[in-house]
Amino acid sequence: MEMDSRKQKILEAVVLDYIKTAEPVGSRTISKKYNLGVSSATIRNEMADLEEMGLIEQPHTSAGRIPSNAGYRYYVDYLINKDSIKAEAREYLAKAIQDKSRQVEEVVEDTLKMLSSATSYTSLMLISNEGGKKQSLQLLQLLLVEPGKALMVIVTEGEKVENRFIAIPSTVTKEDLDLVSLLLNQNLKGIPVDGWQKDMLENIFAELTHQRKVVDAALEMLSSILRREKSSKVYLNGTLNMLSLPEFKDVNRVKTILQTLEDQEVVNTLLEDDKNSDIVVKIGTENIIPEVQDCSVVMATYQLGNDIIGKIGLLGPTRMDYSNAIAILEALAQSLKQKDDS
Amino acid sequence: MEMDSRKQKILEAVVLDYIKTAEPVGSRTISKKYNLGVSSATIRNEMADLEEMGLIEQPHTSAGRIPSNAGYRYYVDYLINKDSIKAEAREYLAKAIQDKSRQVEEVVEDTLKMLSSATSYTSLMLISNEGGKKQSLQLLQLLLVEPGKALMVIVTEGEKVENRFIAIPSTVTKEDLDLVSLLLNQNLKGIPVDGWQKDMLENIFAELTHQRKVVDAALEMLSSILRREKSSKVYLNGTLNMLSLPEFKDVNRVKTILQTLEDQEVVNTLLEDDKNSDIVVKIGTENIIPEVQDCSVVMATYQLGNDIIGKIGLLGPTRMDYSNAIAILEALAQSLKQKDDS
DNA sequence: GTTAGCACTCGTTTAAGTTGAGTGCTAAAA
DNA sequence: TTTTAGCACTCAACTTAAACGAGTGCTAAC
Repeated sequence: MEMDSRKQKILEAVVLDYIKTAEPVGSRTISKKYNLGVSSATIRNEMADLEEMGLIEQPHTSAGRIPSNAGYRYYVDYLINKDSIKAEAREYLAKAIQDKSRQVEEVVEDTLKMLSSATSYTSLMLISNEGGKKQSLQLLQLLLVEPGKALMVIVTEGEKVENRFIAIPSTVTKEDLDLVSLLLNQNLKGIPVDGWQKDMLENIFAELTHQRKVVDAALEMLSSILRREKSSKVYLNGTLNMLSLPEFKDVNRVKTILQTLEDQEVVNTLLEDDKNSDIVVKIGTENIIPEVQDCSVVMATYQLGNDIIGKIGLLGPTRMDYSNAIAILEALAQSLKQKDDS
Repeated sequence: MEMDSRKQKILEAVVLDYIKTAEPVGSRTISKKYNLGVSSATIRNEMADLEEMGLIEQPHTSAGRIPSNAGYRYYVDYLINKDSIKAEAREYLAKAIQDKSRQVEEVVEDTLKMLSSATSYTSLMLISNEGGKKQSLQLLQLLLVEPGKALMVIVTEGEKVENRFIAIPSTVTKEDLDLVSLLLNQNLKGIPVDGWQKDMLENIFAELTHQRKVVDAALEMLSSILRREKSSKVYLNGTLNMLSLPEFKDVNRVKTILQTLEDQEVVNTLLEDDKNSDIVVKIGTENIIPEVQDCSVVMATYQLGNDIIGKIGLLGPTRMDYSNAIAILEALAQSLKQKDDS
């Protein structure tokens, strides 16, 4: 069976109407709302064909049709009407992101908040730290907060900042800490944690025998932090939006999904992807995680600043507004890139 | 009408059974499960009395009784059986909290996670920064990350750490930054942000005319951070637990409550309290926030470390297990206090 | 004061009937 | 050959009615 232009129009009508109403779409509805110039009987015939092709399906005999996963896929691949988002929205996005001084976390939180409020879906963001140099040290400094207590500040190459308090002998002075900081920096800067050589560490200890305790504590934390940095971090926003959608009126279903999303590992897997294209759409069972196989995910790869690369995505029902979701994610990825250029 | 011991026992039975089953409790159920040595007819008579006293009520004529808010209140005030939590649980709590090196945020997150998983309610924590000195500066240090880019590290008296990147002229050296840090520290340490005098600032600017740009940027951020610190911060955990309870099977209700809890201000108000006692229980309409007036909140005042004081609480249905909630919060407050002593 | 007994209430469950949106098929019209 | 009107048929959703049963209040006997 071939796909002709009329079939395409009917499929599009089914998808669009179902996206809007969440109700199965009947032939009469289509003939009335979308004037294709043919009667409902004709549309019925075409719909029977579309069903045979696996693009739409009937929940039960006497109901209208809803798009199948394959139907959505066809729509996304061939029919989608890439409406660009309004200029003002784009500008708003861009502006909110530009503020240089803020830390990654804040930018992320704000971005996600915008995203989920603009789409009313759940927004996900993955900050991945896989590309080599991010796990290494850019700057380390020990600061004396009060006698016996120091603050260790660590900046990674990914420009993430971490802080730890450490207990130190109360005789240790600011100068001692500066010395330790200097030495740790000299020896470890730029070297990934798994590349630390035994002789480097021995070197440090040798030069700082009388600050051994401090160095010891610092090294241990440092390595645990850098090691942890290896795994990507996941951010979420707008999970409650789900509760407004009719497909999630069943509490248990929502609960399952939300619990699933609480697991960083899972979200990680969810946003992982083989393809290299800018925007990726995963529809229903195309998702690997079973719990969200009646959801769809639209995601974009983004670049923030010089080093940070990750995914940002939207999770919604399979009946999600793909056109809008894609447009807004495209604009967002662009804005994030511009932050890089600035 | 007087409250005698038999009425008390019956009230207790109603409360306990309703807490367990979430179903109205009938006279026959009580006579069978809680052997009071009287028949159901007698219990029926007593229940009629309890209803007249406003302690229990009937959802409808042919149903059993459920405790009224006043009934829970009576139970909590006079009948509660303060079972202490198991020693192992207490120990686990204590141990998880002891780790000195961690930052406040992590301790809080972990504590809340324990709390909500132990009770299956939603746990709330308020870190309040009202007591004077917390808004002031303990330590400030500017670190040179790379030419043209500095990291500002700020430790407040409340031992919270904040980081900001700031752009600086690329000619500024590490020594310049040290000098600026030193001066800012000297002049501003320990002084609340609203106590900053004009002449102090002028002083700083005068001494550092050629680093004016850096000082300017630093001061601005510093004051914005300290000002922000003023307001208390709220943490939440286990909100999804709510979805398992039969009283929250209605999605809209859950949504309303969860959205309400997303507002920090609101949670702040919720946990605010006049009384000074260790544990405070607010039942249903005793809460000020209308959206949670069919919930109860049990909360404790805690002290963490030397300076941080706040509230930690559990939010559940009015039918919540007060005995357990109170016990676990008491143990927790104690553990947090011990961390202080250690 | 306590209890057995019984009529009564009222939400819940079950069954049966009704409705209506939507289909597939057929036969006529274009 | 394609399109359309017409019609019988299907089936979830809604409506109504009946049966059920948990629980009560009251009365009269213990």
